[in-house]
Amino acid sequence: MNIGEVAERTGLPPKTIRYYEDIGLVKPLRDTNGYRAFRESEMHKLAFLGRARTLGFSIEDCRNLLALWEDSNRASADVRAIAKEHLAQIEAKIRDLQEMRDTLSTLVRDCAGDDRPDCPILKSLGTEYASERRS
Amino acid sequence: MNIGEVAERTGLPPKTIRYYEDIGLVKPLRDTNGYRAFRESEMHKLAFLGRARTLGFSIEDCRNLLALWEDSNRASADVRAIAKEHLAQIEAKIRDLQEMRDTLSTLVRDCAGDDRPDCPILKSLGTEYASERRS
DNA sequence: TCTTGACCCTCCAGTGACTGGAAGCCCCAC
DNA sequence: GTGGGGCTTCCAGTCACTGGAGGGTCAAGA
Repeated sequence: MNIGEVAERTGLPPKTIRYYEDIGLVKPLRDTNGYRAFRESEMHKLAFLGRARTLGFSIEDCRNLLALWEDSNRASADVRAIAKEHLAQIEAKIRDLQEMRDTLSTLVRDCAGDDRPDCPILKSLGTEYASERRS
Repeated sequence: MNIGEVAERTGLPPKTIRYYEDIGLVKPLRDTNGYRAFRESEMHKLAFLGRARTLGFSIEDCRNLLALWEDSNRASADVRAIAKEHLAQIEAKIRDLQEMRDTLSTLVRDCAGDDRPDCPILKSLGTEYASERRS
């Protein structure tokens, strides 16, 4: 299987697949012409990686998850620990973004958005918050 | 005002302040010894930038917001447009993350997390979703 | 006066996970 | 044999910093 077909079947761009080889996530064979020759198993690994990345796992997490996937003696606790940690990070990120959203949506709501210069958004950005300069 | 004091008063690391000068966001004067000499106005700009970055605005957005802040003839509509666009991106990101969180938390919940290899997380990552390979 | 330590300077490289582009083979159909 | 698409490698760029090396400057204390 050439890289193009793998790309189509996994949904990953060829560039990304080459990159994953570069960093040692997959090790395709080579045809005599130098083209990468993917076996089914490599393709499945790439599909696995694509799905793990979709769930936001880092490349290093992916590397570890892939190793566990290939290890029939794994403990599901190890997998779960990685996922749980990642989940916690996602939840933290969501909270950060929600805070930004809440602040921003208030500011946007209160801004007239006309041709006058008066603007609560700039006013807020230009003003020290009460929470600053403490501690 | 030396960079250290500005760092303390704005909460931005010195490295970041130097970087902001590099990319033209601030233009501090220089003492004869080569040290950066910040005026109050520069410090306020940096504080503004710090708050805009806290709200997740990109550096380019910050550059534009700063220009509007300094422009007494601005139209608040221009500020609002930037903020609204950014808000939309944040909301999209939140939705993405919530989807990840929902999938992940289900998988984590269903995983025994013991010393056996059986694991719904890996199973899910290793399996084509029904939504894949369509269209 | 000398030393120490905190501060400041510049420049370069690295981060994560790709992505774009240049330059150049390879293969197949016409 | 020619054209076009696919494949190769390698280099540079993205974003917003961050770390570190190597070295100058300043003020307080011995």
